[in-house]
Amino acid sequence: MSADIQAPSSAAANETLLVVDGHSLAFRAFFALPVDNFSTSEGQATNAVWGFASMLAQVIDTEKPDRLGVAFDVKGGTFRNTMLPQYKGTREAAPEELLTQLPLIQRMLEALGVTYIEKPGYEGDDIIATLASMGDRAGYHTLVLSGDRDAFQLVDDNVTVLYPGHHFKDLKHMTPQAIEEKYKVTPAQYPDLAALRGETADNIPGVPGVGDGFAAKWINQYGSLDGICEHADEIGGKKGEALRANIEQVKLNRKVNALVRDVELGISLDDLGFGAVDIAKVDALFKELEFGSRTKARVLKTFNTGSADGTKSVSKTGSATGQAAAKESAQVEEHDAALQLPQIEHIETAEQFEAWVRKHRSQIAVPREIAEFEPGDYSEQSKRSISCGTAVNHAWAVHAWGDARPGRVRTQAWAVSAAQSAVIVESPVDDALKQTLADFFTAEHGKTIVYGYKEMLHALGSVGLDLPLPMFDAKLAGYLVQPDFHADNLEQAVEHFLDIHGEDGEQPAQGTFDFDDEPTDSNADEQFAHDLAAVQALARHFGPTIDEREQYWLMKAIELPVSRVLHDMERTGAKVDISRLTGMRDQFAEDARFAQEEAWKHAGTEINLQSPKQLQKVLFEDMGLKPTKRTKSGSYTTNAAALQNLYIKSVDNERANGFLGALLRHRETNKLKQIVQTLIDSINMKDGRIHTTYEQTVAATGRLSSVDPNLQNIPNRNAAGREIRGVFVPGEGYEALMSCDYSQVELRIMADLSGDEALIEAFRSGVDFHKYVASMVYKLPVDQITNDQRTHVKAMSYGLAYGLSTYGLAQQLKIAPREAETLKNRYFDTFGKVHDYLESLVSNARERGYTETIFGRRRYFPALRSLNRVARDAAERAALNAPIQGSAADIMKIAMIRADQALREANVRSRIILQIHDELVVEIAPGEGEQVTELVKNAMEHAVDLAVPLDVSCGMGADWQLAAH
DNA sequence: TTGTGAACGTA
DNA sequence: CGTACGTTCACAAT
Repeated sequence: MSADIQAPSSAAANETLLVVDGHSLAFRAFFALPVDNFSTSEGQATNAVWGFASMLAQVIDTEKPDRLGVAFDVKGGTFRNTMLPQYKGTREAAPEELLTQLPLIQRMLEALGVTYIEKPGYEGDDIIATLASMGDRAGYHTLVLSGDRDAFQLVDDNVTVLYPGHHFKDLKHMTPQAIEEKYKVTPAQYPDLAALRGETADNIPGVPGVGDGFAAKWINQYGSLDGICEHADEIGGKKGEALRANIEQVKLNRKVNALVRDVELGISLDDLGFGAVDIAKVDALFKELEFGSRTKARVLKTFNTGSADGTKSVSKTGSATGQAAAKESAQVEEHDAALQLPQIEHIETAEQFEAWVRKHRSQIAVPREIAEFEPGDYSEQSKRSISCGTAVNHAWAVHAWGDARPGRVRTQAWAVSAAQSAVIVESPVDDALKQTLADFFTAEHGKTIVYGYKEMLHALGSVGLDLPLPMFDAKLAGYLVQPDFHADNLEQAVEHFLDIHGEDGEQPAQGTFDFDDEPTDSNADEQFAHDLAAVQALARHFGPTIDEREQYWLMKAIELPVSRVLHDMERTGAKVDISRLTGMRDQFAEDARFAQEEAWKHAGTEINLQSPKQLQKVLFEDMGLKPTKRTKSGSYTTNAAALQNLYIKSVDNERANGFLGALLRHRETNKLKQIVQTLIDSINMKDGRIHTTYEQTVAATGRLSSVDPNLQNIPNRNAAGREIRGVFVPGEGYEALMSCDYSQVELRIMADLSGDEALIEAFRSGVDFHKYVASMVYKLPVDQITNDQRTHVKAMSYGLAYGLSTYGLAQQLKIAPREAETLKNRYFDTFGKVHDYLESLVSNARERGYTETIFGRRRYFPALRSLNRVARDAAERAALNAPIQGSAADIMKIAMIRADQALREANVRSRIILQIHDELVVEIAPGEGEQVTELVKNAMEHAVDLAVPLDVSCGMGADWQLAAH
């Protein structure tokens, strides 16, 4: 094989050598691409790696070089530092996020078979200069890809520098003509010019006040820097003076910016061929970097074939291996770019289904560690020990198509799939098949993967089937792995996590099939196959990550069981008193209309009170009121707080005062009217109940959210709004509603996690918590604490977990910032460990890249290392809050599972119907009140064992408002 | 018709 | 210049 190789060093006419300045390209990529969009789920920045790969691939595709080498700087100084100690001082201070990417770039190059060169004591530039000289001598046309202008001195008829422009992707071809045009000097003179001007990027000062223009003028006048130095005395003016003052610096600059062209590299150009691509290494690295298959395919295409089909030398170099590699990459590309679709069969009978199962069941595995798991085991050991292992690769996939909205559920079809074959069952089915399926789900649920267990339960439930806890839910897994990302449907999840994109812009709807359409069109089978393959591929994708992070317990013991509880709550819904609701709607509407009339009367025009823009005009232009705050887009805010301030200040201005009062009343009543109307619109007329949908994979902290309608934001803070809670009533066959809520969970979590003895004592004392804390902060007996002191301390306590600033605290309490500062200091003096704990949360997050709840739920914060202060500060507050809010969410989820289980085991009819973050609402069947209160309270109080007791207060009443306590 | 910002409800 | 959500409306862009 080697006998065929032509030594190109002797006869390289028309061949191209590409030399890359590795550091410079990495820098360019890093600053050109937003680091936030290019980070792995573990917080490793990848923007420079991605940019490097895509840039290099682009250049290779365009220029089709025959030889390629990449030069890097080596850590530690060079001869230049000895001469000029501050040399590249700014570069040395490169962001951590970039420095960590350099080894990754080198690994990538290695995997792609690209030679990279480092030489201690020299810079990449010197290596480049040397390679360019070697190329020149061997008759190559040399391209130097570099964002460092020092490289311009290398340019001649055979050497072109590719210099990135403003946009990372546009490269300027710096030929001798281009340099002369831009700088008015020859490439050989360029270092003289640079020495005079200086180079901020390298921390090199030039002559103050002298830029490219003056430097070029002098060079052209005196021929060179030496000439300028000789005639320095003749140059007049301020700039001449500056030159003389800095002449030693300039001479030094010139020594430093001269590139060394004869570094002993120990390699020849023959070593710079395109080597063999190591597919396994590329796979491993790109997986680690979470690059999608599209990126991989793009890069592999270039490195396997790009040069091979465009050039002579490489196609000659081992044609056998080259083609094999190209072929393999094509396979990789094809394999990854599309899912492995199972064969689809439609079945109608129990016998067909049983036959299919018999044929495929040998492919299904269940690993030992899953078999050992006891649901409901919350011990530390259980948390760590269970894993899904490789079972995700050998599981049944179950999926359904239809509308999973509670109260409107309809199922069109569902399917069971093994790796390569799936059976589709269309609704309706006969009893025998239904029974067979029910038996199958009962027996096989632990070997089943799904995408969205809750939705699956709705789908199967609508045809009378159940699926007990599956082994794995790919939707929940995606949420655990990357809680900040939310895919609206399966298709988007596939695109995001697997980087597989739909073909021909075909975007079939997921989850919410339109049932009015034909039940099955010609594409349906393909769609079924695609979705099933997607579920399996996603599960395979997430399994190892979930295990590595020891999060399988979270899925199996918390998220999946909670999905079941939520499904039941959604299906049950909450009964509302419709006539009371419409009565309230009419009343609020009338109040709003009245307020509107009055506002119009004062304003003199019938403006739209709901238009902030029109309000701004009336308030701040027509009435000439003084605006207080601005919105983030710069206009003057008209929010309630601002209007309230204006209202107070405008007592002398009757017109403005009247208008503001009416406007505030309109705001409030109209808002309430709207809330009530939304509730009315969402009543299911079949049962007179409202069926919200709980989103289990939306809130990044681990909380639930509620949509369609949102029942987690029903007013509770003032009396008028709270009335709305009164419309939620027990349904037929039930006699009361009970509400149980946690008192100060988040503070209790902080007490436990910080281990602060004072705060723990405050909770154990049993007296009014905020009063007790105030007495500790102000060092006064409890009975001497004023209402103000209690309020201030309470606000401080709650603000803690949000990263509240003294400014914000002052604003909220309407006290002076200095006073807030004092309060904060006294508070932290009293609860020192809380302070330390909160700081440790942020610093740990910065180090590890993520925060963790007490049950191991993670949230990643790449922005903690952001260079943008606003973004970084925001990330710090979120990182402070996430483990606290998240742990509270975990605790409530466990409480829900326990409460639900307790109610079942007690065989009562009472049932949980609502969850509002720290509150559960239970519909109470006749005679069960006392028992159920005890069961639910107990479940909530003992969800987890903390250093402080969990306090739960419960109340019961004829409606939700009356159940308050 | 679709997307965005302001506002405001909850924990 | 306090975290986490969802919904509504106006308004601009399409």
